[in-house]
Amino acid sequence: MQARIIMLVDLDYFFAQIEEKRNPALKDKPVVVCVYSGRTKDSGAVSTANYVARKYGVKSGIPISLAKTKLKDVDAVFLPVDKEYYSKVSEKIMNILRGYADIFEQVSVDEAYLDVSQKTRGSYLDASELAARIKDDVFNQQKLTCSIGVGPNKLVAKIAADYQKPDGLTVVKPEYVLRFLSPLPVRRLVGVGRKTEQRLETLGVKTIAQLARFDIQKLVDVFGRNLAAYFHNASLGIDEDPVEERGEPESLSKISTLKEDTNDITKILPVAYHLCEEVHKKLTQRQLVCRSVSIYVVASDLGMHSRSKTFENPTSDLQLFKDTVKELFEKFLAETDLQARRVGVKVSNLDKKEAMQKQLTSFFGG
DNA sequence: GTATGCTTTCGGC
DNA sequence: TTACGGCCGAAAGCATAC
Repeated sequence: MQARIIMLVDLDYFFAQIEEKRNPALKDKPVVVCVYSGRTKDSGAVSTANYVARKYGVKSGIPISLAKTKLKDVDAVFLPVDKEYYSKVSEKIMNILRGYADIFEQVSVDEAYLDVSQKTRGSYLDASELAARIKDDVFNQQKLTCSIGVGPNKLVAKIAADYQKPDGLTVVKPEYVLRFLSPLPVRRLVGVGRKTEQRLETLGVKTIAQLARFDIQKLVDVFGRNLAAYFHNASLGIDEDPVEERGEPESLSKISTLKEDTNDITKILPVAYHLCEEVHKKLTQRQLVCRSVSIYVVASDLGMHSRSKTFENPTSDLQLFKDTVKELFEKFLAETDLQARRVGVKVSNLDKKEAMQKQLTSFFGG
C-alpha cells in the first residue's frame, strides 16, 4: 500500500465563466450572475462574479443591490442564473474528469476530488503532468479553465487548489506539506469559518503553524475531543478521509422567498405546499423514499430556523408531506414571534425505493 | 463512557 | 447607509441505549 496522491479540480468562477463563453462580448466586463428572488426589482443575492467584478468587491452572497452600487460607474453585466444549463456543462466536465481518476468524488457542481494514486504510481512528476493534461483536456473540450491542487490527501489538495487561481496548478509533495501550510491563516482549513476563526484568534492562534504548536489539551477544553483532534491533525497536514464515489444525495430541498414577510399561516401554507410538490417530484424522479421532513424559515433578520419530524417508516406520500409540513409550521409559529421572509421544505434520511421493496419482499416471501 | 439517533444550526459554493 | 438566494453536507447539541 503506497501513499496516496489526490487532486482537487475546481472550475474557475464557474457560472460567470460559462456566461462569458456563451457571449464573448462579456469577456472583459464585470459579469455578475444573480439569483433574483422576485420580491422587488433587484432583491436577491449574487451567486458568482467573474474576476473583473471581484476587483470591485463583488462576490458570492452579497445583495444584488449592493453589487450594483459597487459597479455603478462601470459597464457591468447582471445575468440571472441558468442552473439547468450550468448543470449540463458540469455533467460533461465531470465525465471528462472521471476518466482520469482511479476513484472519483464530485463534491459540488464545480468541484471534484480525484484519487490518482494508481494511475501515477505514486509519482508526483506523473501527477503534475496528469494535472496539466486534465486542464488542457477540459479547456479543449469545453473552453473553460479550472484550478487544480495536488497533494497527499484531500485537505492539502483543497488548499493547494485555492492557493493559485484562476487557471492555477499547485502541487504539494509530502515533504513540503508543513512548509506549505505553516504560514497560511487557519481560515483556510475546511471547518474553520468566521466563528471558529474568531475563537482561535482569542487563543492567539492565527496561522496553521500556531495551531500546530498549540497545546492539544487546551484545544480539547475549548472545542471538544473530536474537533480538537481534527484541528490538530489538519494543522499538520494529516487527513485520512478517503476519496469516495458519491451515490444519491443525503437530502433534497426547495426554498422560496415570500412576497412579503409574514407570520400568517394562511399566507405561508400555499407556498409551502407548492414546495412540497416540487420536493416530492425530485424524490420520486430519483425513485427515493425519505424518513424525515423538515421546514425551515429565514426570518426578517435573516436568521435561519428549522423544525423537523422523523417517521417510523420511509415514505414518499405527498399528502403525508403536506400534513407534516402544516403541523410543523403551526408548531413553529405558535412558539415564536418571528416573521418569515423565506420558507423551505426539506426531505432527508433518504433511501432507494427498491431497497424498501426488497426488505418487504424478503420479509413476506422469506 | 461510548455509540447511536434526532433536531437544529453553521458554513461553503 | 442599507441592501440579502438556494441549495448542499457537516457539525453541534442533546437524549437515549447499552
